[in-house]
Order: sequence, then C-alpha cells, then structure tokens
Amino acid sequence: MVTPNRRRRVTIADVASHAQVSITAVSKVIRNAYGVSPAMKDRVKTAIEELGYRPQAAARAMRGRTFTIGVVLPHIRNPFFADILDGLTEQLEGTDYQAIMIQGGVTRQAEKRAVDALMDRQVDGILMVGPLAAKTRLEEVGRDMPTVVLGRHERSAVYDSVVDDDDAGSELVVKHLISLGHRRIVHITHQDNSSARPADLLHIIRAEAYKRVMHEHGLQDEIAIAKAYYNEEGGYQGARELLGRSPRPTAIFAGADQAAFGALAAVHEAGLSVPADISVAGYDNTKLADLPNISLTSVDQDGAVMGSTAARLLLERVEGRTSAVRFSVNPRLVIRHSTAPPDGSPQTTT
Amino acid sequence: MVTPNRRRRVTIADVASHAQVSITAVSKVIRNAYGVSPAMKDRVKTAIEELGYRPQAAARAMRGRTFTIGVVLPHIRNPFFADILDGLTEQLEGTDYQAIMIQGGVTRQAEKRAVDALMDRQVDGILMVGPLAAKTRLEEVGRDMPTVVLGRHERSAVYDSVVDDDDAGSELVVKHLISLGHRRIVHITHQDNSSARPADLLHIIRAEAYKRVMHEHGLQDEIAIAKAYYNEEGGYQGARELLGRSPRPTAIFAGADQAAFGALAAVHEAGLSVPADISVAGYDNTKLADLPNISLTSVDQDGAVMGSTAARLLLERVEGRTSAVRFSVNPRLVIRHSTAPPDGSPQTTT
DNA sequence: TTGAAAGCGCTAACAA
DNA sequence: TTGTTAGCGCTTTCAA
Repeated sequence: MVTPNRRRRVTIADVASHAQVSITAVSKVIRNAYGVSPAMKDRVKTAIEELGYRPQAAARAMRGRTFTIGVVLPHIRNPFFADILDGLTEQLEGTDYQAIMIQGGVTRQAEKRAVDALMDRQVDGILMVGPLAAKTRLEEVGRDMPTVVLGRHERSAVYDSVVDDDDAGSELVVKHLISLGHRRIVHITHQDNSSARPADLLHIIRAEAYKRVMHEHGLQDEIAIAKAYYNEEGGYQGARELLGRSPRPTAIFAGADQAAFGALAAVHEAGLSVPADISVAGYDNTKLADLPNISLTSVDQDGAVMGSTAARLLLERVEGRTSAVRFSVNPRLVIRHSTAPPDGSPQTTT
Repeated sequence: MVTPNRRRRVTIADVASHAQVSITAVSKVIRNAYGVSPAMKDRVKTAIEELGYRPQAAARAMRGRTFTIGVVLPHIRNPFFADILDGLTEQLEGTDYQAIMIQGGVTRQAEKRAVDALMDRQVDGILMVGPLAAKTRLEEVGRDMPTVVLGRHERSAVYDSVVDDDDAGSELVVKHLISLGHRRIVHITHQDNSSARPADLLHIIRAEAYKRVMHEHGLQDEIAIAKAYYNEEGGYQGARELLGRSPRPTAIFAGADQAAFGALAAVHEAGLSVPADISVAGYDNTKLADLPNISLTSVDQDGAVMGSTAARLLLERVEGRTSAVRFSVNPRLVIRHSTAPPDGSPQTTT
C-alpha cells in the first residue's frame, strides 16, 4: 500500500512554495501569460513536473475558463456520430481544450437537462448535434455561451451552424433510382420529437427533396412515405408498411443507413431479394454500408470534416468571435450493389 | 433581441436576497440539509423557481461534490457501449448525478489524458470501460477517487469490477461449433495496446477459452488465431488471413460482432457462402447481428445490466463504501443462421 | 432554526 | 518582472 487513502491534490500554492516563488508567478506560467522571465518559467515548470501538478478545472472556472467543450449527442448508437467526434477530437488535439460528451436523449426535456448540466459545469462552448429544441431555445443557449449547432438548417445570428446539404443529398439518391428505371420509389423518414420548424430538420429536408424530385419527374402519384425512426427498428417497421402497398414499390430510400439496415431485414423477411426484387438506398455512408454482404448505396457526408469544423468554429467563438458562421458540406452518392434497375427493365438515363 | 449579451448567471446570493433569507439557508435547502423549517424551505424553493436558479458545479466542487460521473470509453463506435451507457443513464435517472463521457482512445497515453481530464474536472466517480492501463495505474486512479472498471478481470481491493464471464461465453461458441461437426475452427482476436496482464483482458480470455475447448476435444492441431482488431477492418483482415489456410477452415469465431461483420465481408469476397461453406460466429449480440440478412450467431452479455450495475456500484462508493465489489454477468449463446454443420456433415452432439 | 464568516484553488487587477 | 490581494459561488463550521 503506497498511499493510505485519498491523497490531497497538489495545488498552485504547493508549486509556489516548492519553487520559492509567488502563486501569481505559477499562475502566469500555466496560463502562458506575459511578464515572466525565462528563469522563472523554468523553475516553475520544474516544480510542476516534480510535484505532478495539474490545475483544477473547478477553481479555474470560478474566474476564467474550464477548457472544456461540451458535446450533446442524441445517443451514441449512430456510427455517424463517431465520425463527427473523431473530427472534433483531432481538431482539439494540441489545444488545452477537452471535449466531454453527454447524451441528449430522444425527448426535448432530456435534451434540456443535458444542456443545463453542461452549463452548470461551465463548459466554455457547446456543440449540439442534431438537437430537438426549437430555434428560440437554441438561441437562448447561444446567447449564454459559444454555441455551434450541427445538422440543423435554420440560420441564426447567435450561433454557428454546420450542416450537410441534405436537399442535394436526397436528390442524388432519388435521381439515381429514377435513372435506373424505378418509378415506385418510396421513402422512410424519421418521426421526430422536435419543436423545431419542420423545414429546418434534416429528415424533413430529405423527405421534401424526395417529394420534389418525384414531382419533377411526373411521379407525384407514386409518392409514399413511412414515418418511423432513423434506426434499425424504425427502418424495419417502415419497410414492412411500405412493402404492403399494392403494387409493391420497386425501391426504398431510407433517410439513414441505420434505417436502411432495418429495411433490408424487412425485405429479406418478405422473401424478396435485393436488388433483384427491390432496390434499397440509405444515407450517411456508414462503415457497415460498405460490407460486401450489405453493400448499401448511400450518401456520404463527411462527418470528420463536420466535426473538425464544428470544433474550429467553437474555438473561434471562445476566442471572441461573435458574428455567426454557417458551414455546409457537399454530399456525395456512393453507388453499391443494393440498387439496380427494377426487374429486368433496361437502365435508362434521365 | 431579448437580452443584449451574455447575461450574468443567477447565484445563491441572488436567491437569498430575493427570498430575504441568508445564503446559508439557501445552501441548506438545495442540499436537503437538516435544520430548515418548512416555511423557510418553501420561500427558498419559490425564489429558486422564480429566478431559475441552478447551482454552479464549479463552485460546489471547491467544497463538495460536482454530482458528475465520468465515463471513459475507448471510442463510441461499438454499439455495445451504447447498451452500457443506456443502463448507466437509467440508473442515474432520478439522482442528482450526471454522466459525462470522454473518449479514451486506443493508446494508453490518450487514455491517461482522458482520465486526467476527468480528475481535473473533479468528477465524483469514474467508470472505465475496457481500459488499456495496467492494474497499477487503475489502482492509482481507484485510490484517488471512487472507481469502477468494466470489462477487466483482475481483482482489486481499491476499485469495483463489472465483467462478463468471457471464458464461459467463448466456450459456448466453440462447443456449439464443435457440436455442429466442425473441426477446423479458427479464431479472430484483438491486437491490443494494453499494458495489463494478458490474463485479465477479455479478448485474451476469449482466445484462451477457444484454445482450451479445442484441446479438450482433441482439436489442438486445428487451432489457428489471427491477431487483428475488434472492428470491421480487423475482422476483414483476420478472416482473409485465416481463409488462406489449407485446408480451409470451416468455421470462424470472431471475438466481437464488429469483427465478425468484417469476417462476413471477407468470406463473401472469397466467393464463399455462409453458412453453407463456412460458419461465422461473433460476440456481443449487437442489434445488427439480428438482422435477417446477417443473422449472426453471437454471445449475449447484458450490456444494460452491466451499465446500471456499474452506476449503482459507483454511487455506493461515492456514498462511502470502500470495500471492493465484483459483479459478473452470465453470457448466453444466441444461435442464428450464420452457423450450421460443415458441408453436409450430419449434426452431432458432443 | 437561522445566519455570519472562513475558505476551497485559482485569476487578474494593481502595486512595488 | 514580480508579488499582494480581492474575489469567483459555493459549503460548512460555529455562534446566536
């Protein structure tokens, strides 16, 4: 037994007395502030090393920053969020900032609790990924602290936005299916719990783009949308509902890969095969979509770039920027084996 | 524009003056401490409501708790972690505690940074999921604060452990394959970056159990293990390596579902079909394993129970328990369509 | 039952 | 360049 019980943490005062300097001097060194001689800096740094001193975020928070970025994720089950987080982590690497995550959950109430929890903990900035809250609430948060919102399309003057061009991405999928010769193309969208203006939500935008493109190709009578969830279960339920239509659709466009996986399950269960009997496409281009036995046609939105950009914007705000910035990534269609012309019809181009 | 710029946060002093009581009184009320009359309590609660007061964690941290539980996850790409987190969140619901997550990464150095970051932020307790650190380091953490370690098998007197019986789980899979008539059963394990004693790591235990059962059935000459990673890419690489053996194995047991998905990809790519040409099994029983077009035989370890237990143990420690507790869940084999007798051989039972 | 006051570890204004 | 000192918002003795 090396140490008996909980040991007292080394404080700035310990470092000061060990280095025989004032507390201020130590504070200046750890903050890289002006007005310290190289000699002083050395002595202090040595003392810090020797004692293994680390500043306590709580004490710093009382006067200044916590060097903490709070990230609110609805949940961690969507692998796309991992890409975002990777980009964010990479961008924060080398800075003094640390990202902490918190689950926002699937209700606005839980999400508010999560955001409040981050504010209570005095994070320096907050990144909200696909939040449910209304714009007014987001602006409330944005007024209280540096804020970046990822995945919502409204424009605000008080927080920054990072989005994918969901309208363009959705259009890519639908046009691809139409060019393969499909007409009975159906869509699985997300049943949200949001109080946002519908037009600002990515799943609504994807669904609207689907409708728009169908219209533009004279296929308005074929439009059919299942409202489920962007997850396996939702995709399964949605596909079951849509497969029950008569005549049966020849292509399913799920608004997210996770839902597309569920749709694939429903299709198999119905004794149909992909893509011979029915084509399936998703959105997000998750790693799983690339597995040969799934090989799902999907839309790639660069999550890592979204994450690193969000981090950069957040740090800029922490450093003082107050003007709002909006960043948009361009989606890219990744065609795989889950989409093909409908039963033997020749491939045509529109 | 409702508020001009960053508004000052409501403090305990604001509440006190608004309620015309002392700061101490307010403090007592928010802590549910003894010695407050119901009348006082009412007045204070009303004032808190009216002002929308929320205690600042940083200030509380200077004297007492932060009501924060820190969770270190290697990454968030493994859906099994989501199950753990769900259990943890549910258990914390209703308490004043909030869980925050931080990515530990894949190197010991990054993991240490993450743990240090949590300590700097004065979390009340820490849950480490599948850490890479050596036992000595874990005990160091455990001596400094309430600690629960999930997924590591060593026994410690200073922190609690939550584990799956990986030996039993692995045995279930291998015996299942043997009973189907397989002999050339190979295994994909994880190439770790840990400085832990090998025997304490779950992937080593799974691999050792595989070897043990093979031995027990006289199949020691068929043992073959690929060291890759517990993710899609690793499973793909590992399976490619193992499929190159001659004669070709008839069954692949991947130590994790994620790796099994990659293995399925490699098998398909090799022009083989599952389970006709080769059986594949995984571990973790993730949601994806249940999709009909994957239908992966896997081992279920109840992640939600592990997560909620971890939270319970952590809160007990925060409340003062110092004796160490170890909790183990029993794995359960879930047989699906990815495993079957090898090419037409009759099903036998061992 | 109530409240005054000290102090947690740090930052920053100010003085030397 | 260096150090003194006044808080930041809470909790917790201790006295009234």
